[in-house]
Amino acid sequence: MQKNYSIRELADEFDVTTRTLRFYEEKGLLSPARNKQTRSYSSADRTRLRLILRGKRLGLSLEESSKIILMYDQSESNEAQLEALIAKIREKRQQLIEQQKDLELMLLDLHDSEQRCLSALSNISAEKPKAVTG
Amino acid sequence: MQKNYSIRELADEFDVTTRTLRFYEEKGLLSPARNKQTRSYSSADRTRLRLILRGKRLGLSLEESSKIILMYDQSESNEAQLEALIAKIREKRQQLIEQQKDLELMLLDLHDSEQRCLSALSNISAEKPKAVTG
DNA sequence: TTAATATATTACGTTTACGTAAACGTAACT
DNA sequence: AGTTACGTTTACGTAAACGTAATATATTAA
Repeated sequence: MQKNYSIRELADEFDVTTRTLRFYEEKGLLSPARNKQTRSYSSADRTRLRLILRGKRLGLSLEESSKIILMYDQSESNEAQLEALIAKIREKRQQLIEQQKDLELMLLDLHDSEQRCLSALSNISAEKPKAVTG
Repeated sequence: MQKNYSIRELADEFDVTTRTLRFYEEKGLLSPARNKQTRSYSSADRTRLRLILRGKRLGLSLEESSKIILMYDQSESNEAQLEALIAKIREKRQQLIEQQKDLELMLLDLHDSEQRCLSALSNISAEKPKAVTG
């Protein structure tokens, strides 16, 4: 038996607003079941939300995340569809690998900045020594 | 002697519109020199643009990129400022490292999807063999 | 039973990051 | 002088991703 989540439970868990969850539904990214009127999110919905938010953190638009999630799901396809899907997957992977490089470059830049700050700091403390050990 | 770039040269090189460059200037992200009225971009401006666009690819807002670029520049600061700056740098690095993890997770997911597609494909070709070697 | 709490729908507002169009200046051809 | 090409400013438009009421309904606590 799978647990179900209220809109608030899910919103609190992922630190988004209920408006956000309704918006994602409106855009077709989520489609929770309903109890009478109230939304009831399955753990599958929860997983999709996690993927959406991960995509967001990586700078993907909701539409892009939506497409990627469709890639995860779609297994019931014919040969041509599957091959197109594989091509899309590989293209997306290439983009992500490019992004990895960007990320590493930015980390390197930040490292340089930090080092410059640290050496600037040590220069300052060399000029105005406040405490000297020994 | 440093080379200078017209707005169009820079736009073409980085595949953005001139509107984008003017917009970045309006937001204080770039501040090219002027020849009479015309903008003239130095290689420092060019570098800044590269950083801005890299930030964009990583999902940073222009404001965030702006702050990070300020981190790169600022060496003329007092002790307190430098320490605050180092703290910011380390915080940003943590965020980037989290992002690296997200990226790797998404790559793993894509790999899984690809494998499922491939095995679905091989099932299809097992059902309908078109050509058999040997 | 009344009041508070949670959820729902509807709809207009807001921010970011530009797009697009108008109207004009300037320099170089022809 | 006319046109072409590139640049400028000003200003309204737009898509994405929600925020923020306002209003209605329904369940729950006192």
